[in-house]
Amino acid sequence: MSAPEKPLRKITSFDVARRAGVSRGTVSRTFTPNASVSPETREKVVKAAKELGYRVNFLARGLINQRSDFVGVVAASINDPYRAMQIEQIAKSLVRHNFRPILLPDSQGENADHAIEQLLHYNVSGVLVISYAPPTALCAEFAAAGVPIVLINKADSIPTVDRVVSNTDAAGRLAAVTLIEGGARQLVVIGAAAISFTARRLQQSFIACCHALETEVRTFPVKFNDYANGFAAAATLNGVDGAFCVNDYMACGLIDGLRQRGLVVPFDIRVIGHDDVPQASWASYDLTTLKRHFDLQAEQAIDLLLSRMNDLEMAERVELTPVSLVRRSTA
Amino acid sequence: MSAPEKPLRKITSFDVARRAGVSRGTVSRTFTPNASVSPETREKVVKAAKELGYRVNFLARGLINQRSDFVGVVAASINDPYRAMQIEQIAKSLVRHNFRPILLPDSQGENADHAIEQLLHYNVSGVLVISYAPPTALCAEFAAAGVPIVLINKADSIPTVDRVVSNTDAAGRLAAVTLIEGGARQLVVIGAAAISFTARRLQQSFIACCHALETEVRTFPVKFNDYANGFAAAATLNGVDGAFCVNDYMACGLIDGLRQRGLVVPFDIRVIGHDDVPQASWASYDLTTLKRHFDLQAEQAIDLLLSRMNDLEMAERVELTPVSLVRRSTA
DNA sequence: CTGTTAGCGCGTTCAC
DNA sequence: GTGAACGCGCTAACAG
Repeated sequence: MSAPEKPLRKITSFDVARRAGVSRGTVSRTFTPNASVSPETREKVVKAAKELGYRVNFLARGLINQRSDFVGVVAASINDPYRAMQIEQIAKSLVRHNFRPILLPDSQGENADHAIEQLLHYNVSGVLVISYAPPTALCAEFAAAGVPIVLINKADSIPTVDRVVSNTDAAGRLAAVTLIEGGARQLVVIGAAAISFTARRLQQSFIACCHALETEVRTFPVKFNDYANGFAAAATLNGVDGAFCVNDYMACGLIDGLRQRGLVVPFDIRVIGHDDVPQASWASYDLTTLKRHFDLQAEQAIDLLLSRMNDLEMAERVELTPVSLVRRSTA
Repeated sequence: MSAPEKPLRKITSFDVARRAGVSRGTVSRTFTPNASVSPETREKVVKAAKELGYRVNFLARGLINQRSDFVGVVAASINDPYRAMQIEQIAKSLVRHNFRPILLPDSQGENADHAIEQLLHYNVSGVLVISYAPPTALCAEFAAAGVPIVLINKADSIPTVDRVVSNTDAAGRLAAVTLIEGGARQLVVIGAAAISFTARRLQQSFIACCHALETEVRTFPVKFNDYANGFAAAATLNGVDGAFCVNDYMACGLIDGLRQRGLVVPFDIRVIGHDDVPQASWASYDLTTLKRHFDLQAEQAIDLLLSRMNDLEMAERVELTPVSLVRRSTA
């Protein structure tokens, strides 16, 4: 009634400038990293801003800079414990670096492509792909737009697309050595090599190491690397005394399946997993496993992102994330 | 060398307009929901846009509309299976509604407040808070900015802040009835009522129902609702034949702990959980539990968001998410 | 239904 | 170090 002006008008840098008795440019510089403002004026501006409740509009900033501080995070089946761990670490690292993770939870396939493409509408600073291998055409599109993509634990090499991969060579070797040292002589590796890059690589290095140590080994292919397939595998597994599961989730299933058959882990058969998810340390499993350092991997991914932002033409890089053995009671 | 003009200039609506032989306004209308363009011109514009590889800049759009299509999602300990399920469903629902979830993974406390406040810099459409109760001052700030907040499974009622909560009354009652029908006479409810709203409410309704059915019941307070505390609880639990754990994670720990003591579930003691996380269906546990419908809850949350966007002054609403009993072998 | 005009809020040249 | 101008890419309101 009394006020003709709108009560909820947005506070802009102009308002702050007026109140602080300076120009808009000065206000802008005060809130821009790499500024150059005299301490006194800066203080005046900050004070005025606080009194008015001013906040920089990052949308406008992104418009100017041709780059926002968003980073796309593409991930499917967050449900899986290790996937959840990955995402949490990645999100935390991004926020720590003052990026904002925009989460794209996608079922595989066409939808994912579409969702990823959407990111170009927001001038994102980059994309982290966890659970899906985008087609090269799409990668090229991002490269053309100057938006770096980092693939996490993915297979194929794509020009100007950096990757960070878990050290599967070391993991496979450690698994084999640990089982053999524990007394196993007839080994098996269980995993869906067909659908998972990590599984495939783990299997390869595990087998290679077994051969080098002159130990018998065979593969047990499954459809998915999950609890159910591990459980089912136990039913038809014979003549082995040491099993390497390419993830803990599946190892838990295997152990439960073996128990149902009356077999005792690790006496009848030793089991080793991969990931070190929380369940691995549960009393019911107490699973010996290869720990993946997701916190470290997240930092590596962001480092790659940052360095490529500085040099778009850089040759593609592959960063290796270390794994470490966690000795528990199953091997 | 040959081209003086920059090769990578961004395609703008102006370029599309020129190529299609129309004005910028027309191009804009073509890509704006609730447009009004003649089919023919629309086709021309779309064609030109496709040829040029044009994409609307959503940052600029957000600048105009005073509102972006981002929605903040605040969540701690994504690690927990049920938290992960929640987040996945929420993110999927948001994307389905054409929002972009920006994920704030935060440790409790001051940091969280700061992180949430950051959202105001992006003109977000709303905020979904899963794992943290923001102070009223902060809520007021968002209300003043016209940004709706929806709290998920949180306690305190705050003016103009909507909430969606799991139907804990039904869950507690179902738990009690199921245990008693199964033959239990000495009940216990295990949970960290002090730190979790859901746990507190479940405990209350469980006890109330026991009283109504004239069955003995007591509480077993723990520090956190996790596996370790469930496991530890088993060691000092005596004289009970039915236990309700406020989440499955803890129920798994309890079962493992009981087994270690040589007790047999469900004969010596019946156990019922809450959430229905994937582990609950594992053979090793086969846990009877109350299923939370996260998919539904996510939709409810977004509905609240949308309706409040239409009417900021609306009285606060509380939406109830149903739970359902999943009968397995532990009760 | 279409073209035109006027901002949205800010960063970054320039002169001074 | 500071202020004035211009432009980032787009949508909304109006005139035709």
